[in-house]
Amino acid sequence: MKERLSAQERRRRIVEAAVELFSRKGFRGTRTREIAEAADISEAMIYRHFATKRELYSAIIEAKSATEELLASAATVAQRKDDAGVLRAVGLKMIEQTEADPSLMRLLLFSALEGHELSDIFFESRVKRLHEFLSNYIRKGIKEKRFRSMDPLIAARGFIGMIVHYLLIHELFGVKRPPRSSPEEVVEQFASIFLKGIER
Amino acid sequence: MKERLSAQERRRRIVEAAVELFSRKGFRGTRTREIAEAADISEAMIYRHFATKRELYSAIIEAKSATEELLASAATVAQRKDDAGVLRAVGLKMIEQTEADPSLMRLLLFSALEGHELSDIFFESRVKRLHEFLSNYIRKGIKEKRFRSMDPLIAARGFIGMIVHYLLIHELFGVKRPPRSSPEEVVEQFASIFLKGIER
DNA sequence: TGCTAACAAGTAAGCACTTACATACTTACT
DNA sequence: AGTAAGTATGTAAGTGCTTACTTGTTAGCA
Repeated sequence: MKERLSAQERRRRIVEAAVELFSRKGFRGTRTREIAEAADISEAMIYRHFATKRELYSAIIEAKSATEELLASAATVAQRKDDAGVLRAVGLKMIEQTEADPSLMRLLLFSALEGHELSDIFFESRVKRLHEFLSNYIRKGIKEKRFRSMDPLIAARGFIGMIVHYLLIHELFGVKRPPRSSPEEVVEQFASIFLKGIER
Repeated sequence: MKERLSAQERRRRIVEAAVELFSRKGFRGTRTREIAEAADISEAMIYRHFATKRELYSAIIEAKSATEELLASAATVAQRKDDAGVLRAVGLKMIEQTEADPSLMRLLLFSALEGHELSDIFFESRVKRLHEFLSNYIRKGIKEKRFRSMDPLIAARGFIGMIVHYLLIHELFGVKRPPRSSPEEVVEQFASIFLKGIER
């Protein structure tokens, strides 16, 4: 018999293995057998901890929806009133996090495409709140006459879109980036274009 | 017995039914049975025209990779040397096409996520060539001193990213757009920010 | 009359989930 | 402190349904 773990720790390991597989192959593309093998247990153990494969998937989405790292760090930088700094920080953080662990982006896309019931919650916690944060920042800038008059939400989505698209191209479609275009330089260019574009 | 069609016409109908299903549910999520039902034939008929489900999928990707409408219309507008006009035209065309038929975008994403072998070809024909077109346009503008010095490919991807992200949000994640933000107005705002951002 | 489009009815493999049972750890009683 | 009972963790081996693909046969058209 295999090593005996606490229910909590075993559950954690199942989730860990499942995240990797679901993010790589999607819900439908992942076999419960594979999850069991990756977690080095029998399939029955999965079903002791989760009633169905779908419930395991939902637990993962809920867990991934709960973290707040990006927004927290963005809020810190925002206090400095350095527009270029805010854009650079948000952009870089998004890229750093996604490159360090692409599973979140893939899970988000898979869950939306596969029409999972919690896809909306996932989107709201990960994307919508980021839009709102940047939108509020831009709205303030408009009021304070640093930026010209425009729809702040659309503008915010525009900037986030530049970054997201960069991530899609490189992380999903596997485009290699030439040596001269590091994330820092790309974000710098996006921030520069965008900021010059919204300033008075 | 069912109506008798030419092999060509029957094949076309199978592909038509399969496109709808693959784009909605992905390769793994689509059953050959469903395709047969949607095309109103027996499963065996699919296998008379395509050796495997995968071959049918590949045929669809190849077909969808072959059309050139967007690039052709973009090239026409580009001759006018109206920068804002070019950006608006490219952006609007992307949105119009995707809203009229979201299957292409979904197929592109699904094929990349599911790791289909032809995903690269698909990406190059639909996305990379658009990047290159806009990149060349911007490069010329830089040479002609209308735009400031920058990496034209990164800039091009930035603008495309704004539009792609708009489409992702609305077509994939189902965000409703408020009545005042029509595609025209959104594209106008993106083009305005971007153009002001890259001009000298 | 021969060729090809068409189908009904398989078939073998795959899959999510279950069952019956074994083994380790915890607890409580003497 | 020793140990038996009870409980939680674990597995091996299914079970029945689904699914990609096949086979044997029929029927429309040149």
